[in-house]
Amino acid sequence: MAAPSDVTRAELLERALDLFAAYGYDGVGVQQICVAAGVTKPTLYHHYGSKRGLLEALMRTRLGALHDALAAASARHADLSGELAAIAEATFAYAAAERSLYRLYLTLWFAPVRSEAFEVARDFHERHFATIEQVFRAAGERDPALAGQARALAAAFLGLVNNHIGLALNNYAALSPKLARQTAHVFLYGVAPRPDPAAPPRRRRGKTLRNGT
Amino acid sequence: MAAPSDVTRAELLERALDLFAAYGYDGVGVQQICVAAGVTKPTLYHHYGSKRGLLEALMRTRLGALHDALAAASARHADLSGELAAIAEATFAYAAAERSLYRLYLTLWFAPVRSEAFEVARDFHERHFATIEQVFRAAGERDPALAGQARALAAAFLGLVNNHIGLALNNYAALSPKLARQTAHVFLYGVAPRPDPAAPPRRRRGKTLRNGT
DNA sequence: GACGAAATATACCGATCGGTATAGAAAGCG
DNA sequence: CGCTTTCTATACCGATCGGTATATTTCGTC
Repeated sequence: MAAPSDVTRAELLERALDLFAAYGYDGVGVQQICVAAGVTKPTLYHHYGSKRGLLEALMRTRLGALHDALAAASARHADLSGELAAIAEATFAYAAAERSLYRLYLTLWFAPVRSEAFEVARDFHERHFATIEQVFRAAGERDPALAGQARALAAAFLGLVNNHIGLALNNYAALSPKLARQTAHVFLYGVAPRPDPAAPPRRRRGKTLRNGT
Repeated sequence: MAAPSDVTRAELLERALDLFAAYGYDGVGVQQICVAAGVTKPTLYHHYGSKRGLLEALMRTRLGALHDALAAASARHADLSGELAAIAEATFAYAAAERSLYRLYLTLWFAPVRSEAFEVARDFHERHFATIEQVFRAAGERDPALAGQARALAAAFLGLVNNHIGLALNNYAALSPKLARQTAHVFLYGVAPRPDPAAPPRRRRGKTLRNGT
């Protein structure tokens, strides 16, 4: 059951998350968080020890779901296309469900290397990246053409996915399973208009689309 | 000629840039910048008015070269592939020449929306984005299959380019004209090993990402 | 050399920073 | 009840925050 202190703890996390996501870790003071949560500073320090500890607890308790979803999505498909689509979809779903947290997570991805917040997030980012990299390492074993580039491929794919999420968080787009599939497709086959190899053949034989050769 | 005060101004900008890039705008105090530059606070405030003014001056005086290079790169090509390659190459060259500034610029791209530093950088980002978007709008007029997606395409391409730069700034890769061409190619045709429709037919031997020409 | 403007320093402002010593209130338990 | 443990508040710490009033130096120009 939820003891009152549990409510306090959760409230502190929630308010800290919203403030961090909006103003940045360095842009928010502990006092500000306490006021938003309706408690005083010793309470915060009793539960989380420090401002840094608060951020750590935030990520530890809520990013597990993302990593689990990614691990599940990357374990079920034999073909790279479906695997990437599933990963993109799982990431999109998580980001849509945890908008503030993912916004914070994204800002920290590119945060200054020596900043405290970046240091805290580094482990989570590395675990995230390693999961995706593993997908491409496995793909490299199946397809020699992709071998040896797992890091670069993972970075590019993750960049593409996070880019879409960044746009969606600013309401330039909506995250949907369809967009996830498109994202994976664009990554594999590009944005140039070409016949989709996964679609039913459209009687296009030997003719290229739009180059005047 | 360089008056002593010009040296002071330049030194302040340079030291502020290094500190901002490493620790983040909010993570650096004006006092810290002054010590690094060997001056005292009234000097900084005499020349730049405020901490924010310092950041604005930094971007105003040094991002013009990037925007000029992008405008030049996007005005010379008729085909999208060459245009994108030129843009990527110009961006890579700028980032390589201005590592600290581009690092700062990148962190601010994804910075929390309500942070002061993000507000300062917003105009520059929007101008940058508009330049790229214009390229895809023009491409959409030439190729109906690309019409109406200029925003999304620009965002994806910019994400891909910046992703490579981010990796390079952390020494995971080196920025080269060849990588720029690869980046444009990946964006258009994806990473999947498939024959390149724009290239003369040839026997593929597993080299996928390397196609630069 | 006189003089006014530009540039720099000394010393200080109130506010806020992250963090804490101490003690009272609440809750579980015999 | 009494005792212990957990939780929370009052009040405070030194340090640093961004910024400034004032005085002094430097410098180009006449």
